[in-house]
Amino acid sequence: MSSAANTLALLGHFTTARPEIGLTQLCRIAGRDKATTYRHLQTLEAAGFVEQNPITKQYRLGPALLQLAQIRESTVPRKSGAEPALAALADATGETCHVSVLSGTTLFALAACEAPRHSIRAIIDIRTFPLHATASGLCALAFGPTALRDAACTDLHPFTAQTVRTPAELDALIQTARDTGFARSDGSFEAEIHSMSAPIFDQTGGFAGAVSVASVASRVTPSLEHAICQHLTIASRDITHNWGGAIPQHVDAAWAKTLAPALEPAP
Amino acid sequence: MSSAANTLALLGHFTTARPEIGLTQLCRIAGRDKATTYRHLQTLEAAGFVEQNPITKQYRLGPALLQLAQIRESTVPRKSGAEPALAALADATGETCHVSVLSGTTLFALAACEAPRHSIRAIIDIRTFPLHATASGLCALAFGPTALRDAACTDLHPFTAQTVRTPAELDALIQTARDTGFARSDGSFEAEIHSMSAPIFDQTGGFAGAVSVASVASRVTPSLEHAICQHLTIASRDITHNWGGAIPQHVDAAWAKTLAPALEPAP
DNA sequence: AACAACGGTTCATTATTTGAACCAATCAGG
DNA sequence: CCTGATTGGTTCAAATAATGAACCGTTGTT
Repeated sequence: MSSAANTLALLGHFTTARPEIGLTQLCRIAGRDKATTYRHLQTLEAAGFVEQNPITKQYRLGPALLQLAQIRESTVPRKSGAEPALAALADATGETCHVSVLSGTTLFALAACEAPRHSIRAIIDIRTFPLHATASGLCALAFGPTALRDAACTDLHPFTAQTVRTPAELDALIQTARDTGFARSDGSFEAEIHSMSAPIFDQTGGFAGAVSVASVASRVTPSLEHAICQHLTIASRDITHNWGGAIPQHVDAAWAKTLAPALEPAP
Repeated sequence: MSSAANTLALLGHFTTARPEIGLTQLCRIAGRDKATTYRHLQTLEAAGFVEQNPITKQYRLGPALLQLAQIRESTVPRKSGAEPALAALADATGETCHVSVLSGTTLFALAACEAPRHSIRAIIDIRTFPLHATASGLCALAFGPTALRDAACTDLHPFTAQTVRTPAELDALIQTARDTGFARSDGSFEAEIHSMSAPIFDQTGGFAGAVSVASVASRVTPSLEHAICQHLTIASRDITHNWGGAIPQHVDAAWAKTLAPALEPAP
């Protein structure tokens, strides 16, 4: 792994849950040498990517990130184009929702929205979504570039007992997502978390990201799942529109097929 | 310069004015080898710090920055604590305003706000403020850690004919800023841009950043400058309060002394 | 068809990164 | 007041990873 990549990887250890990290602590988390980590932090600090809390000497993310994020957002205003739809989705479903974007072979969290309706709800505090273990990831595999499948298979990390173990199992999930227009994960990334996801497309006509609803598994019923899927299509259409894309016909057809039968429940 | 630092430095070439850059173009801008730049971009892309426009193959800032910026802002909510005051300042003065934060020995742009009152106005599209040539920078030198002065003197880059050339000249400007409570630059960074700046303090009691007003030089009169200074104190007090700090007595006294005489204009 | 400009790749040379061991400062407990 | 444990920070020989001139293949222009 290149030195620069290791340096950048340090930034990934800062989260809202753990926003300030000391040198020794970061070494343990990152599993790297202290001298190396120190130099990397110096480099990041010089660039404004981290700074030291002057009191505790702990490191935290720096102000340069705000600058760059602003430029990114003015270049590709995806976040602002997703937030209203996400809020509406959270409101309609009463569950925690989030949007992710695909960049290369990695799916990045872009925005999240928690509905305060339930006192127990899912929280989303991760930066990237594993392709094989999350609904968003399966969405990317089902509707994104086919090269993603091989990338995903290089590391089928078993997060829980439910996580798929073999490429063949993964292919089955991908096929189901393609057929229904939605991806689903039930405890495959985090136990007790059920998640449904729909793809988002951008101006190139390709898969751009996914919008997802994460629920506490015990609360999910078939009718709730059906309602979530309906709201997911609304959110996906909205965000896709804002990103300058269009829903491909085959996805539209899959959604119609998946959602239609419920209109005529069996006697 | 370390490899990682060079890699990070590439990010600095993306601005709102030039948000997408091709490989060859970036090599020219950065003055570096093509193979090296390419590898650096690969590293950045793998980390989500840049991505390629799938159509033009040009590179642009990536989605990971949004993530990290969000964590930074939730850790140290300075931007959101500065924006309302900045908007009020822009509205009151009718000029372009901005806030910068000190991290290490570098002053980073945090937020900017343009007042649409004038069709010709200053724009702020830089990421870091040179300490010796901008009002914000002089503010940092006058009210920040004394170590900054030596850091500033290592590169007294002559941006314009008005830029200070010697440490002695710089010391004089710093002293004036300390005495008046405001820093001023008149064409020392960009010709025809006049700028006034006031310091902001945080919970450690130290200098944390600066709030500034940039105007087209030809429009500035003594009375406008006086009004700007008054509004600057309001903004500085407001932001300092939001950041958990307090205005040191000597700064308060300097402001009072600078602004008082105008209440009793000479006959 | 010739040409230029671009993104991307190769490989021997070279300089940078690396990490075990080492300081100095701080803090808690006896 | 000492002692030991923990922290942030530093050194230097050994080893690894970065470098860039020259090289493809593609695209779009003349």
